[in-house]
Amino acid sequence: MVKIENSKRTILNLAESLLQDRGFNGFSYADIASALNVKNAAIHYHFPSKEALAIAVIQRYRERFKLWINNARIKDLAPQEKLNWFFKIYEDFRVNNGKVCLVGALEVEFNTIPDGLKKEVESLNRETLAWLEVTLAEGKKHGAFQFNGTPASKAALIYSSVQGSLQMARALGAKKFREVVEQNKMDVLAA
Amino acid sequence: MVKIENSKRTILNLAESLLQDRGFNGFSYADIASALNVKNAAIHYHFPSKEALAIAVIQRYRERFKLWINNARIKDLAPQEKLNWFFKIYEDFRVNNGKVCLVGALEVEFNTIPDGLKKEVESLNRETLAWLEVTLAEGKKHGAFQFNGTPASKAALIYSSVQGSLQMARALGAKKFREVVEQNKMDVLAA
DNA sequence: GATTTTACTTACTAATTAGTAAGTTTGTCA
DNA sequence: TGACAAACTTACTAATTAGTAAGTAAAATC
Repeated sequence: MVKIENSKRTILNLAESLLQDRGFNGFSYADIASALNVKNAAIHYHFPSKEALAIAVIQRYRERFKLWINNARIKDLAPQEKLNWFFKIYEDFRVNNGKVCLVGALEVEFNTIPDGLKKEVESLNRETLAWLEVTLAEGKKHGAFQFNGTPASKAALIYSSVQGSLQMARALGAKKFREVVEQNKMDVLAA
Repeated sequence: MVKIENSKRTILNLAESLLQDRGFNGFSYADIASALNVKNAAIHYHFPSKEALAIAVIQRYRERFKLWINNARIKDLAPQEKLNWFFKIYEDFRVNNGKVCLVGALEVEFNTIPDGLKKEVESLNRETLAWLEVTLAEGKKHGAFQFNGTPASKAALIYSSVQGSLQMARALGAKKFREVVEQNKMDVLAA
């Protein structure tokens, strides 16, 4: 028994990283197994199917996001700082070897992924959007933000541009991502 | 000799559609062959490798875009109408069975695609961005558009949000895409 | 100290993948 | 009429894929 310490978590970490790096169709059990120096079947022992593995990754991410936004360290922040924290999540993805948002990656492959996974992606997308919407509404109410349109559609614009620019940064460099973040701030911050 | 009329073009059409639908790793030669009722090898006869096929798809798309923007029907349009035409391209993708932008799709899979294809994606991305930038600058100069920041960063925001929202529409429906387009217009059109 | 459980390995399968080589049929052109 | 090229098919290969079944060694539990 060779045993990786905390195999399940290690596998989830690797799978999350691979999903953000190469997409669902871009990695295999062999990638994970070889990285952990175990055999393919060892991964199947912990996660019977690729669908189950990817679902577990998204569920863990959803839990994490939920914990973050309900934690006082973020909950009690001013709207502008909340937004900064949000952008920082993706800035960290970018710095971390050009990773992309899980939601965007899986939506590109949406027509090829299992149904259970689709539902998880949809949930994560809705939850992220909901938080952004509330944050924008709050900031507008308090005079920190200024924008036309509903908080919902502004949230959709911001989130989709972050997803898109993370992808764009793959071909055009990290600068493009940061440009989009700065433009978003400019477009929403009250003068 | 069964022969498809204009095989090369028919294959390119199908490959483009499959790329937008399922991504580079999400389709195979068998998908194209079976749709055209020919054997796999027939596709290899026209395009020796998957890389060559995908490159040809992007190159054709680039040519098409170049023709459009240099055509008087679009070149002579007012900036607002140019922007509407631009959004319309992607609205048509969306209507056409939830297709996604080629650039976004291939950038999600960027770390898994051949180098020659990466270069094509980068070129298409740059060319699209360049046209948008010029259009935004022109509109701002003529007073049709109003926005903070450079035309370049505003172009990056708009393009990445279109890409992102096209993907988002997969999980959340076409409404999300249209919401983002409308928000973009609101954020750029002079009151 | 014996038994059971956990975390694997070994050894597979069946399907799918991109790609190739050698033929075959049809149309074109000298 | 004969040569040749275009557009295929047949028949492969070698690699990779997700997934399974049966066995094994170590650790935990009784």
